[in-house]
Amino acid sequence: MPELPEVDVVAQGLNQTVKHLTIKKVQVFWPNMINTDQTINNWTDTLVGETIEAVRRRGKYILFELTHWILISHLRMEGKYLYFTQKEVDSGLATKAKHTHVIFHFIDDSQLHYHDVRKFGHFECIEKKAEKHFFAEKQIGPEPLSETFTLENFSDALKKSKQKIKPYLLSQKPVAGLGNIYVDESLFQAKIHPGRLAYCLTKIETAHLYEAIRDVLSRAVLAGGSTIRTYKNTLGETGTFQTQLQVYGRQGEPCPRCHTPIKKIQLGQRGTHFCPQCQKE
DNA sequence: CGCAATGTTCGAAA
DNA sequence: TTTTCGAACATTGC
Repeated sequence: MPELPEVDVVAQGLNQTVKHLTIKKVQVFWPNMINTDQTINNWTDTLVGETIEAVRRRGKYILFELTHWILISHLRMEGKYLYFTQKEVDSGLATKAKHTHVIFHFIDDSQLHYHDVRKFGHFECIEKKAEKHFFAEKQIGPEPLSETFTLENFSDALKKSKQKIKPYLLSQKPVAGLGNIYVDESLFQAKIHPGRLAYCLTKIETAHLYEAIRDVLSRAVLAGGSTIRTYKNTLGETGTFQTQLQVYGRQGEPCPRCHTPIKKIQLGQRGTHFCPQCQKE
């Protein structure tokens, strides 16, 4: 589920749900998903007594701003949060599900459950002053919907890469937050073949791609993200953008622009959807 | 039954 | 040395 628009919706939802709550206890059922620099005991001890001051997003990462630390959460492929009020907990609704791997208990006896079928998600606690360094080290690019993402720096980044444009965009280096769905959609909107080499894009193509990324992502955020598979009771999974997808998952269907059948290929080990007519190699 | 699945990281290869 | 590529992580569903 989660690329930038979906993570944004989840972070916003959490910000409205768990802000100002103080952590009483943390249970970890799958220690592998906690960063390995800390022991689990250290990690949970760090969190107990901390109050969530705000929740926000950077790229596809969720940042819980605590009293003294920042808790960073990445949902990877299928991570989800479920919040249970004290009443729901009391009525037995908050029992640990098969794929619940972390439970945050708050002092008002409400709970936040982290659920992840594939156990790919990841948690890490960092010092507040280390936030910038954390993202710089991972080479996470600028936020596509903020003024830090300019055509100039995007163009400079593309010039430096000999990778194909799609894998390069997925690397998060030129811009943060794009995943498989929104990369395919952005490249379609910009009429650029996903296998084109990044440094070979013309100035005008780069500008089209820049605009397409911003347009696709902002429209997806407005639509509440895409819900590709249907799960119930999941914070932030009410998105409707899947109905606006032009090429993703539409292989064989006519291109919305020229009616040529949409093609699906493997590119950089990912399913890749495009229109062979509109997006020439 | 085999393969693909919305992401990132690590080590190997170029 | 630096950048790019491919496997791995764990599980489910088509």
